[in-house]
Amino acid sequence: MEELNSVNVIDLDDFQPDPLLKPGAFIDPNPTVIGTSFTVDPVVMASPPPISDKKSAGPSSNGNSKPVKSTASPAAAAVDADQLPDWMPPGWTMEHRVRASGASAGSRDKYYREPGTSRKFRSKKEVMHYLETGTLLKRKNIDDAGGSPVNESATPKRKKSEPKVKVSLKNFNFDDIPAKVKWVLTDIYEGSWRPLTNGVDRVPESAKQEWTAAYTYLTIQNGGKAAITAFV
Amino acid sequence: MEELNSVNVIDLDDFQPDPLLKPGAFIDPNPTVIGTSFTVDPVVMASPPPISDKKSAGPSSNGNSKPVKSTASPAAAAVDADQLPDWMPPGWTMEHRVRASGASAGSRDKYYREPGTSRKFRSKKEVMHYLETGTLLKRKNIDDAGGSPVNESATPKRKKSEPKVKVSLKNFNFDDIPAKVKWVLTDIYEGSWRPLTNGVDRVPESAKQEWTAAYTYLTIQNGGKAAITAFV
DNA sequence: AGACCCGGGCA
DNA sequence: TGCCTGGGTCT
Repeated sequence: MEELNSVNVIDLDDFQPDPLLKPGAFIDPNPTVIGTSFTVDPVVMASPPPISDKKSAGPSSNGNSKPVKSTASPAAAAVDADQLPDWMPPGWTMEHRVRASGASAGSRDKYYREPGTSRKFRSKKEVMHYLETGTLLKRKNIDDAGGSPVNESATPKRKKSEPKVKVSLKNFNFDDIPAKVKWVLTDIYEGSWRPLTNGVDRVPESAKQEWTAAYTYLTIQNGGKAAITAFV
Repeated sequence: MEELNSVNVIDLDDFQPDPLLKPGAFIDPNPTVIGTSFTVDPVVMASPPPISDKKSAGPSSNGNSKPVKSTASPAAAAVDADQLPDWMPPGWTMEHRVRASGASAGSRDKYYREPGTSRKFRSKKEVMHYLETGTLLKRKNIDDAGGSPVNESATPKRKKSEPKVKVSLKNFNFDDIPAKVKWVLTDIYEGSWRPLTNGVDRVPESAKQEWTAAYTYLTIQNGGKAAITAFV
């Protein structure tokens, strides 16, 4: 018999907590802004309810009300939160950038930014890979072994189409986390989400990162933000 | 002396101001500059000073003053014409760009733009090479090695289009141009210079590009703007 | 044609 | 290191 528990299926070899997070890059020493919290039960995710187009995230005006970044930037423009693609994790931001020169001037590029770290990605694929593995998808192949003069035409230009979603959250132990995790929007500007357990108001950084990875992973598995709605 | 009114004679409808400039590009409506016309005698270029690969005219421009424009930082700021480096040809524009993301956010980059085509260059070296040869300095030779005549219909690869307008001075007939050419600043946005012959108020686009190339080339030969001053 | 994605180049 | 545009490919 097979355990159809999808949770157990997920197992990842080497989940790196966050090789990219430099020491000192603490989250946000600003305990003031908190809003839009909700509770997430990791177990429940087996059957999420249907998706509903409803926006929460209504920041209660707590004095520090920053309406919108009205910086009418000619070249770059942040996309409104309600227009983000569904696959984007909450808190992430997307911005359009208009090319200012060259033959392709006028065309727009999308850039995705991770909250908190300001890490920038150039494609959905990069974001996905980062969320799933925690590693950046970089570094070109520089294996220049023997000087074989004949270069085969098998140039790995681009794979035909391989929309496989590789998951490597194997390291995450889904049985060893609190039953309920509260995700709190900590950063009003970036919209960073932090997990909080019921009783513990502070979560170790290492665990937090893993939970975050798992959370975003689950979010993706369920088709983006829909997962969040399901857990509310 | 002719009046600035002669500028109006130019058939701007036929003249594509800038096919590359798409809507959305920042434009600085400054209705001041039209004019600034001067006469150039092409014969003068018979004896241009020797070219200097290295920085030719740099003796007096060591002032590396950086007047930091404390604007709202719209990510790109055009540099005033009187602050351009000496080696830049007239009509070209330089702009500062502020990096908006990453660890190096805040640092500035210089970009040089050719009038008319809006081609952008990222270094003085690129500009020089383009002005001298008419070709872009980019692009390695990635010619496909094997000339295997495979069936193209099977794999409908997209043909590489070549929308670029490459003007080479090698084809420029220096004997077949009018004795005098008047260069008029037509585009207040980009600062484009257009050539006008004595009697003809309109110049074919093809010829215009060649002349422009020759003009800028000569300008470079003379070490930048100094040439202009000589011709005025 | 436009979106997506990535290599490469320059600072 | 990060930004930027060229250009291929897919939609």
